[in-house]
Amino acid sequence: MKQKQADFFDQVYAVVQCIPAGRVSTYGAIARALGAARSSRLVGTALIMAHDPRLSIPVHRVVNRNGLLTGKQHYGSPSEMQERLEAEGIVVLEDQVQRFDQVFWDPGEHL
DNA sequence: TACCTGACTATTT
DNA sequence: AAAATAGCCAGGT
Repeated sequence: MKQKQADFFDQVYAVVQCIPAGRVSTYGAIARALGAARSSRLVGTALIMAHDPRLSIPVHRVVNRNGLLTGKQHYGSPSEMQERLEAEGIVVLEDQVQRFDQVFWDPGEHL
């Protein structure tokens, strides 16, 4: 184990876990909240590694800036992400979060 | 070690 | 207005 200073991923996990149920956030918003506005892709990569159930990270609450469930293919089932979102009261139609403005949660505001 | 790929976003055509 | 291209950063091979 290398002693590394606060992995970018760990920071992403912390923010994602702060997303309240029934709300969603975006890769860019999270990246910006961490001070890495241009690392939006890394946020997505981090979520892939966040699949570990021991971390209990609600990765399904993270979508792209259009409210599109771009990462649904990375779940066990392509529909799992939508199912989980709908279970929290989020309306999803055709892989797209409805009323996105209302459910969007900006980590920067919560800081 | 180097190259390729990718759960993005913003810019330009 | 929609579609294509470029920039970005780090992981995986």
